[in-house]
Formats: sequence, structure tokens, C-alpha cells
Amino acid sequence: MAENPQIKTKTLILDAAERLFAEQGIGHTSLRQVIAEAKVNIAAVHYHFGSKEQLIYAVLERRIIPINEERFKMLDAIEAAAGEGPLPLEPIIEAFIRPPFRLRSNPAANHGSFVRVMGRCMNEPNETVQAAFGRLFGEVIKRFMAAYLRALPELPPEEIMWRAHFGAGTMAHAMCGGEMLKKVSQGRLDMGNGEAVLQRLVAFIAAGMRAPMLGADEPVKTKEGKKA
Amino acid sequence: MAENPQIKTKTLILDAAERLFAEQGIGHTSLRQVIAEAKVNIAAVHYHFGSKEQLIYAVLERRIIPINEERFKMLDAIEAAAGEGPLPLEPIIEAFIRPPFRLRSNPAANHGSFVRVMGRCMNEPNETVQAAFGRLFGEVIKRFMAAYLRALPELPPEEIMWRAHFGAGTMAHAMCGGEMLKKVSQGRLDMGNGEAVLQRLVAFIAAGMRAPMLGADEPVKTKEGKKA
DNA sequence: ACTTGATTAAAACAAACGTTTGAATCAGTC
DNA sequence: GACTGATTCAAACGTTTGTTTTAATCAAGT
Repeated sequence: MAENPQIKTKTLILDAAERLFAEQGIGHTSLRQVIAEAKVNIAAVHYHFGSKEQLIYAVLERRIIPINEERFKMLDAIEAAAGEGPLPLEPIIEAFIRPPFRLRSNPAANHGSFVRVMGRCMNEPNETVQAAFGRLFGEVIKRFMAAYLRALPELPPEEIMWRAHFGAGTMAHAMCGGEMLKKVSQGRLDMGNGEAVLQRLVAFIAAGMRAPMLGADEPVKTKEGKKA
Repeated sequence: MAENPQIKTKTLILDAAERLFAEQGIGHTSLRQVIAEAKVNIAAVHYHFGSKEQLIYAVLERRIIPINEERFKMLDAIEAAAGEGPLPLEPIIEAFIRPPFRLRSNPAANHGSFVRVMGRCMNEPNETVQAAFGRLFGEVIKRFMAAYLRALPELPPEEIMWRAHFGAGTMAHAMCGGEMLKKVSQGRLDMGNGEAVLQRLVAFIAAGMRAPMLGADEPVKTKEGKKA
């Protein structure tokens, strides 16, 4: 398959690690599981990557960098089309979600194992993962927050940050895979149709971010479930 | 503090495990860390709980059972107040979120370490955790799904399941703690004011669940970020 | 005071972990 | 065809993991 022997082993390891990280979580995956899945010698990991931590970073980096480039391209297009005016909200959210989701239909990209890895990373307590994520996402967060501010000029920035945070969680959970979905729907729904999931996800987050402000014309009655 | 020596050690272990699970994740926490934090002998874990798996289950069970009872009570009140009519959406969401959030202001309950544990569990790949969660949550999911169906009668059940799934993810992420929030807000926001977070969270999820259907009067333009 | 059952303590268990080592193998170059 | 650098291999390194064992300690009951 892979013609260049120089990078063959490296790729085998990355693919195996990615698959196992998606299924078991990063912390629960040992190097010995990885090399068994990749069918390479255990020393190859340290030869090519140096350590387990650097392998984790390499797995994240390989996918996230192209994903972020695609995100920026989509955001550029949105901003160019809007000129000086306000930005449309849904395309911004889509620009964030579609690039990772696109991997799901790409067999050459492990069929989207990485999407689940990515979803998990957003709540991963492991320091290596958190540091890697911080480094790989700093720029993305900055640009998308700026876009949100332009898309929702009527909301105070603080409110937008809260909602962006909530929206990131919605995505992360949806990307992790559909085990919870199966519980909620008693097995009736799954994540099979990626495009449909993506569209519903965008619609849900967009509606959440556009929610009326608390204490506004439609106050949220949220003081215990007492009688109306 | 704890007067009954019978349960003192058991409680020390549960509290220590809960704290460490919240900070490091369940999988990354070893029994030796737990017994060091609890200042007990390592054999006490197996004497009182039998195994690490059963300790994990005990940690989850101790908080989730009372939380679920409270949830049911709040849901009962909502249903009683509504009679035959449709249920109000926000109180249902609040009935799900407030009971765990209440722990955050309770020093006797580890100051809400468990809230973060619970948030993580929703995406935890570990089989023990997933099995425990499934068992502890089956009834809750059933009752809340039924409530959602009554609160949003204009939406098809399938659509409601998707949105409930998204909403669960939003909660889970918010409950995990505010590290992502700090990144998003560049350190300007935190989860300090639990009540304010809860209200924003309820408002976000409610708006998401009430989003207009795709292809309805306000179609979501979600086919690439092309010009408007 | 002695016995009994429950709890704690110290020590060891095999297994699995990430990592390192040194020799074997392979590709090209002179 | 020997040499060189890069890659792979089998084997072992010292730690740490969850678990078990055996003895010591404790609180009551008689």
C-alpha cells in the first residue's frame, strides 16, 4: 500500500494509535496495544517519535493542522462575502464543524476515528493532551470568537463567550460518537448519515447562541419547578 | 468528624477517589493515589469495595442515586402543575441540571468534585463506567424523554431525540469544568457563580431544542460558506 | 481476662507499563 | 563486495499497576 518505506512504519503507528484512541480513550491505550494493532516492533515507537507523549502529539497534529487550514479557508470566504456587514451565524458554526466531520466519510483517514479522538480531547484532563490542544487551537479560538462577535452584535461579548463555550461542548459530545445517542433513542438513531447530523448540530447550536437574553422580553422561568 | 468508625474509612476512600477522578479522570487515577489522598492502607480498598471497578461504581452510585431522586421529584412537580396540558420546557431542563449542580455549593459533598466526574462519564469509553452509567441512568432517560415529548409536541420524536442528545452533551461539557471556557474567554470568565451558569445553560439548551425545523419557514443555509 | 469478629497494617504477588539496549537487517555508495 | 547510515528486532530494564496474603490491632461480649 504505502510505497515509501521511510514513512510506512510511522503511518502504521499513527493510524493504529488513532483507532485505539478513538475506541478506548487516549489514557487507556498502551504503547503495547498500539504496536500490536500496527504490527510493528515496540522500539519503533521510540525510534520514530521519541516517547508516548510525542506520539500523542503527533496523532493530534497530523489531522488538526489540515482541519484548521480548512476552517480558516471557509471563514475567509464568509468574511469576504459579508464585506463590512454582519456575518451570518450558521456558516461560521459550519466552518468549525464541517472540516473534522468530513473525515468521517474518508476511508483513507481511518474513517473518521480522529473525530472521536478530537471530541474527547476537549474534556481530557491529561496534561499532554491539554497542552497540545491549547497550542493547536489558540489561533482557531481567536478567529472564531471574533467571527461570533461580528455575527451577534446585539449580544454582550461576555454572553457570546459563554454560549461559544456551550456550543463547543455540544460539538465535542456529538463528535465523540453515538453511544449516548443510542441510549437516548433506545437504539433507534445512529450517526450513520454524517451530513444530516451536521445540519442538525449546526441548527441546534445556532439556536442556542441566538437565545433571547435572560430578563429580556421572554424571561426564562428557572426558579425550581414550582407550579406556573 | 465522622463518628462511626465503621463507615469512616469507606467515606475517606470515596471522597479521595471522587476528588482525584474529577481532577485527573477516572482512568488516570490509580488506587495508590487514592489511598495516599485518603491516608488509609491499600488493602482497605479491596476489603471495603472488593476491586477497583467496584470502587468506581460506588463513587458514581453514592451521588447519582440521590441526584436522580431529586430529579424525579422536580419532574413530578412539573407534571402535577401542568395537568393534562403541555409541559414547560425550561423547568424540565432545569430539573435535569440543578440536582447535580447543587453539589457545587455543598462543602460536605466535596464541593462538587462529582459534578465534573459526572460530566466526564458521559463520554467515558471505559466499560465499567459505561455499564454503570447505563444502569444508573436508564430510568432517568426514559422519564425525561417522555417529558420532552410532551413539552415539544410540534416536533417529531426523532428530532427530539437528536436534540436531547445534543443537550446532554452541552451539559456534560459545562459540568466538566471551565478549562475550555478559560481558553474561549482568554481567562476572563469562570464557573464561579454556579447559579448564573445554570441559568445560561438552561437558556442555551432550551433555545437549541426549540430551533426551527430544517426546511421550515427559516431554512438554515448550510451548504458550504458560499456567498449569501 | 479471654475470646471473637471486624478492621487495619506491612509485605509480597504477577502482570503490564514506558523505555532502553545492542545486535541484526536493510538500503544505497564508493 | 565491503562500508555506512537508517531502520527493525528480540530482550531486558526498572516502575507502577491491581490484587492477595499473613499477621497485627482493635472493640465488644461473656
